[in-house]
Amino acid sequence: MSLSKKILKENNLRPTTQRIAIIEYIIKKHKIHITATKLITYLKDKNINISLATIYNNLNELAEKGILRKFYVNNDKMWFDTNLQDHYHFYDAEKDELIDIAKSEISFSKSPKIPIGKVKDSINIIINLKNKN
Amino acid sequence: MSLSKKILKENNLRPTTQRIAIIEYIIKKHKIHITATKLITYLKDKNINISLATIYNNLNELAEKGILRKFYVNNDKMWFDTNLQDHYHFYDAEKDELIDIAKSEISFSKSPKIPIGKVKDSINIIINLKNKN
DNA sequence: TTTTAGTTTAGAATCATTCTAATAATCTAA
DNA sequence: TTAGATTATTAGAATGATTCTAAACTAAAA
Repeated sequence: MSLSKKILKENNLRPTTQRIAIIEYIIKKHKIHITATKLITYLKDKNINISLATIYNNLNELAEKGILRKFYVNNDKMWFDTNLQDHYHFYDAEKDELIDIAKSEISFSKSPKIPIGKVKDSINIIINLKNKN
Repeated sequence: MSLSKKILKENNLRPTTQRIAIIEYIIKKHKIHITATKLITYLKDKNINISLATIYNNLNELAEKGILRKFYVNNDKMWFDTNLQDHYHFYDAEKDELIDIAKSEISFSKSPKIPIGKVKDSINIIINLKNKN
């Protein structure tokens, strides 16, 4: 059984053509930062028939299963990350690309007090980049 | 001349009824975190006639003039902040509300290396909150 | 005033995402 | 195997935030 099928089986997801193609993309291309649009463009180029709805269904499902992590950068779209460890991002607006910042690259010497009755859910750090000159 | 008119004049913006209403809202209500939808709802309640397009035009314009700061929280919408100082935010998803974190509340003891050819444009830190239980 | 330049507006357009409900594929139990 | 049950996929419609368009309006300047 292929690795893709194995991953799907382990997660109780039926190994459909579309799902296998998505998993292969994630594994083989070592794509760290995925967008629904980037993914469908790639698959269509490879002549794999898939609808946008299926892309979203599956990326969301993989995120729920903990295989991908879903997050947002500024406003424009939903990103999925294969890097599951706690980490942060640079965003290169010019290229519409993300670059990982390992958790160990940022340390806090002072953290803000959490409002009463609440707890921290997640921390989002995005360092927006622009061209030097 | 009213303060609102003065602010508009200083920024080369004609003092229209709609602009004055927006500025008054910002000043009088001490509203720190503004959303187009929150703003239009408030104004309509006060029987001030204004279209969504005008709200967006003006909030964007005020952001360009440096009177407001525009930013995004997760995906869902554009926020405008009257706090112009460098700072960060808590986001309370349950209430759809932001809470300021002064810059001095967070200190870094280690910062990541910026990719070659790029410079930092802005840093976005959002601490998502959930209810304690 | 009359002209010019800047504003507002309704509604259409856009874009990412989700929903719907019909069709298709996979799985399970006998 | 195969029928029936369950889960997936799909096209296209719906949604929601934002921007665009082009016409009507208002303020400022001459």
